[in-house]
Amino acid sequence: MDGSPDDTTRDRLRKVAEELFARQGYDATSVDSIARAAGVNKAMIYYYFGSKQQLAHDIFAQMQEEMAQRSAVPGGTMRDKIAAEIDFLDTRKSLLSFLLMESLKAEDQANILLDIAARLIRTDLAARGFDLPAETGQAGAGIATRVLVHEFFTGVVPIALFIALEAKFCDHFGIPRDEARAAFLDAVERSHFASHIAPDEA
Amino acid sequence: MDGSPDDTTRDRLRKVAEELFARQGYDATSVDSIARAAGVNKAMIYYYFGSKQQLAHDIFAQMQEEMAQRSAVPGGTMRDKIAAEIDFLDTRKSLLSFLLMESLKAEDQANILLDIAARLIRTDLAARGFDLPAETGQAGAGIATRVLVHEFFTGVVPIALFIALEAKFCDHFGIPRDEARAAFLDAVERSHFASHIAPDEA
DNA sequence: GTCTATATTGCGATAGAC
DNA sequence: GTCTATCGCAATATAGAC
Repeated sequence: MDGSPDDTTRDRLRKVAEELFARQGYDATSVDSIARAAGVNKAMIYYYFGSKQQLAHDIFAQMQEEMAQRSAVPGGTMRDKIAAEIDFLDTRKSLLSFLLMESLKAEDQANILLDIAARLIRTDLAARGFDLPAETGQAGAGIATRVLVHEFFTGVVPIALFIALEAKFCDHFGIPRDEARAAFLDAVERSHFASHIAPDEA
Repeated sequence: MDGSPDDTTRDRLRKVAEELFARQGYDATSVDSIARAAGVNKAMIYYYFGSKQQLAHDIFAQMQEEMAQRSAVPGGTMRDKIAAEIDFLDTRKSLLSFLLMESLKAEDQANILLDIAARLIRTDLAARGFDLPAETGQAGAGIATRVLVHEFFTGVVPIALFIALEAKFCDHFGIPRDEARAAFLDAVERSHFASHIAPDEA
């Protein structure tokens, strides 16, 4: 019910599941391995969550709730805001990787990634004087579509993938973490933020 | 040996495997289902590829080869170029989705996505008078790192994810395809291209 | 080259003792 | 609330006939 990261078996299971799902993907992670990593028997997963699917749903639901409760951080420069956002998302890295992987499957119906992103964007835009219409369907065409596409693909997507791929990226190209992060902030500042669509634009 | 899309059993297996992997992910796709979709017995997969893993490797190797042979399209505006790139990648959508999913797994060692992206970026930069140093390690710090990070996270990543998520994005928000695509081209033009780091910049 | 049949293992899930 | 034991099934992979 509450979101406290207790050391109860239930919370430990959720936590290690999140990590293993992020590392290996949902399907490659066995219920047994999750239980073992949590130091309990796999029967506990069925006791607490009912099924492997439900465990995953539970993890996503927790993320959605967590995101919904995060309000836009007021004050500071654009760069400070985005740096703070990255720092926060970094603590939720496993969750994010898992979400991205699952959202890329063409099969799934409900797309939680788009759901969460839409909420984030709407909150952010509201702070900037915008009002993105409609809940899910009908972006209202014209301006709304352009803003939504812009915010999602040049804002949310680069940030999400930076979090998810930073380690691999730095390893692969032999770049120190802090340097990559500074370069990324520069890049987002120069590209995405510099091109924010103003409310008065057609 | 050659890349001709013949209707041999081998090619048909590769093709349907690519699609199923993209739709369900690697682990959720059974060897049996691939064979069935190709209209043959699953023993054929072992006959031609040796294992499921090898089949996946084969698919990735084909992609790498294909990408390596693509040269930068000369002429036209930035927008035309990127539109052409999107059109091409759209025909390789399954491959791309599969690649993204697998590259997000924190487990994997060799990251083919970064490999392919580095090659793409290097080709593109060369055409613009840049010279990105080193093959894999050591980006040379400073300017090279900044350019690499910029090109990858605000160029390659948005384009790749637009291809992979376009359908879901449009469905989810009730946006027509052509409208989303036009908006995306606008967004990339305004953000990424408008912020290209010039060779003379520190 | 293609199939059938089968070996073998590992998985998700449940029953029931404690 | 936690465990052991087990069921049933689906998965990868192989052997061998045609």
